[in-house]
Amino acid sequence: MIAQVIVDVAARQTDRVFEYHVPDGLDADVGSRVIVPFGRRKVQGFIVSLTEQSSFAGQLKDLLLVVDEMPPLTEELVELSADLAREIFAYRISILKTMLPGVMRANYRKILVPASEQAAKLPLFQGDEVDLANLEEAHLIKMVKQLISKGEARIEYLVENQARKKMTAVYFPRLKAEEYRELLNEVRAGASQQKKLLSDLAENLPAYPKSREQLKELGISTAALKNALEKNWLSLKEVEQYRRPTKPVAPSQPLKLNADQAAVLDRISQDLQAHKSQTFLLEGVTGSGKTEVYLQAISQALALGRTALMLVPEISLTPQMVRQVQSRFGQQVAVLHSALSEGERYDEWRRIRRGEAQVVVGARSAVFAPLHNIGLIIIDEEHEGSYKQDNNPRYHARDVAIWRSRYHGCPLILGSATPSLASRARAQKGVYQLLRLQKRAKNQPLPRVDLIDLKHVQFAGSQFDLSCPLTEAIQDRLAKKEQVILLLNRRGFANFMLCRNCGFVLKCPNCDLSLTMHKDTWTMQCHYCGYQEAVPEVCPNCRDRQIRFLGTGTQKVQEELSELFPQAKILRMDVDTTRRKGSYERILTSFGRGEADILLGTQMIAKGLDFPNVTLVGVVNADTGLWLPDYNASEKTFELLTQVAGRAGRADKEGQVMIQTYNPDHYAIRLAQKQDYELFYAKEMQVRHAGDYPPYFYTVLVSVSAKNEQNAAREAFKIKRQLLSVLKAPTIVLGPAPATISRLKNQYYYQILVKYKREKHLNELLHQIQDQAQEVKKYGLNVEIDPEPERIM
DNA sequence: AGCACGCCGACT
DNA sequence: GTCGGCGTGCTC
Repeated sequence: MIAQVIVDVAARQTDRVFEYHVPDGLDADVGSRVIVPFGRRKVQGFIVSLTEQSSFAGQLKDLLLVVDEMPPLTEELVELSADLAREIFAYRISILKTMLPGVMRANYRKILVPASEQAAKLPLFQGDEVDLANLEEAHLIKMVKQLISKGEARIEYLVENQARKKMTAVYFPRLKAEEYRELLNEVRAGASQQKKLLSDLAENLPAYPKSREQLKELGISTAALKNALEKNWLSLKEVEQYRRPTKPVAPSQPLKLNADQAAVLDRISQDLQAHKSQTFLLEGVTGSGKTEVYLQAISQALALGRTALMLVPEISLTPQMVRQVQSRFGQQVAVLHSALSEGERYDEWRRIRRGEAQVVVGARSAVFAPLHNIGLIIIDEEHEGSYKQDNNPRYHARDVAIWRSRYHGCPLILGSATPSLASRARAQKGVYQLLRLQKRAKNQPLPRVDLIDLKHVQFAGSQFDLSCPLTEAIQDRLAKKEQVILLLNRRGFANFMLCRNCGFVLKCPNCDLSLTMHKDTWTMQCHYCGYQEAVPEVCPNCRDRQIRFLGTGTQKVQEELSELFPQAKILRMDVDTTRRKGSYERILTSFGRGEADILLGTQMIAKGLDFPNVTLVGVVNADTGLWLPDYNASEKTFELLTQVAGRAGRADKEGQVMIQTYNPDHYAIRLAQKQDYELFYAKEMQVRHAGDYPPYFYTVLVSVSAKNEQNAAREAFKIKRQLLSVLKAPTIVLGPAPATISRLKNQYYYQILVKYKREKHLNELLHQIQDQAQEVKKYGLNVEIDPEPERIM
């Protein structure tokens, strides 16, 4: 038997199978994680197929070890990895590694071992093993080299498995319930602990085996247990114990659906029953009851003996959310997200792999959960940018979900109040099936949304951050002991030019996108086409001198708030205050308990939070994201404002939303005020059409980086020429232009954007460029290819 | 990637 | 003469 193995060496030349002979007695299968000899060393690898006939001319080496008792990868995942690698220009091994929990990544070590008894007596070998990676002293390095060349020592290559199982001691019963009952009569009267133990055994025998902790909770001491072991009432065994990230929760019953919800569920149910792979776009305003539809659809999948996968953005994977799913499906649920420890993640993952969990809730990478027989996939808040991984391998969870939906013949639900334009457009074309939930489930009215035009308003504090109307409204809520959420839109921290007098924003004449100020060169630059001009001193529109380069921070606003409301308690939530594990949750619970009056934060407070006492939501600066040099700036702004507006007045109290903006007439802001997604969609599609942007065009971003700016630029131009030699209209090749952060960690970035409708040879051409990238890497040039980038900055 | 081989200049 | 710098090529 011959195994075809993808080895753990991420490089162009090794991005293919290597064949190994499977020695007798080794239980190797497709998907197995194995250790193989590779050149002089040993590496980890994954078997992607088994054959009888080798295509390799040389002598095959033997597999050394099969690491896990059960292959970690299913055949489906092995197949998926091949397709995905091709699509997103990633090495297959990188994809296989991202499919698995982090602890399955191998740890490589090189140690020196003596080759003779003589050598073993050297002082060098007397302490711990000699790890060659930690060898620093020059004389020791020299000595080691001599030993090796004289044949007195050799290097041993180790591949270590980091996966650890947690073992725990549990007590098994050795007798029958009646026998324990009889024993209960025999023990002497004073032996209270023994009595407790025996009566528990007699009455709750099916609940056994029990752990030491469980028995201690019953008031049975270690001494009493020792005694029970000696008397052969119990036996002790070490068994594996799962590290569970969540506590059991009280079960919940399905809610009664309204007519809209029932119709949607019914439509999904049809394809679920029919084993049909169909993508649904479920468009439903905040509070329309999407979650209940998800839960009941999952129930149906389970009833058919199938499994379900539900993805949510990391940020909304709050304990409340997880609890909701768990209260419906209990122990069948496995949870996968970044707040888990490595051990917890490994154990949750193994529960899935072993078929012990049938429902998976998780963030982006959970899309690779090793479920069998998937009956339903759900992506909630499908418009969220976090579903696309922004470093290698740059996969989009939605694309992976579509692939898996085809593989399993199951429905995929994309749910959102503000679907991404790409998804909404596909629904328009009939690629996805559009389903709508237009009413709020409990028939609450949408909150009132007011726009505050910052061009014609008095500011309350010393800074130009908080207007009088907003501060008055805050004052009012503070007096009523109600709570306030303030959102500071940090997206778009890049400095753009804004006129305080007329609201004018300096834009690129070719691209209709805002220019970004570069302090180093004192120029305004376009990051799409490379256009640049000098930083203006007066507003090019109205000649006013009151021009500003925007960018504000939560700290600054917090200071201003405490200045205006010295008596108010303010909680700040941003990357700085949530860096530590669990702090996100801590801040939210504290606010939920009413320990603060105002919650001030960035994007992260806009999602999925539900605080009944919040009656005012203020947006400090709606515009910052609007003039970002990205074609989807309006879409992201609309999304954010609509989501945040949904945070006000979710219970019985009426809510109000105040949005401060310099651009009250901009369609993204106006339509967010009206909460009119459909109109926004129509308008934005026109804009995208006029600008040849997605979803009318597909995009690929090729970025080149180097320590030396000229080298990066030169290579970028070379790649552009190469692209132009093959690609023809209507394909558009823009750039190279310096990236928004043109220098990052001393690397200069240049990027080329390819916009295309249909290009048969593009994939092949990009693979060629990727191959060349490996060659030019030695000159310090890095080339990266990002299909359908989320951000082009 | 990482390891060896091989070629060249620099030194005890 | 040998040590160590980096370019080149290979890994089943």
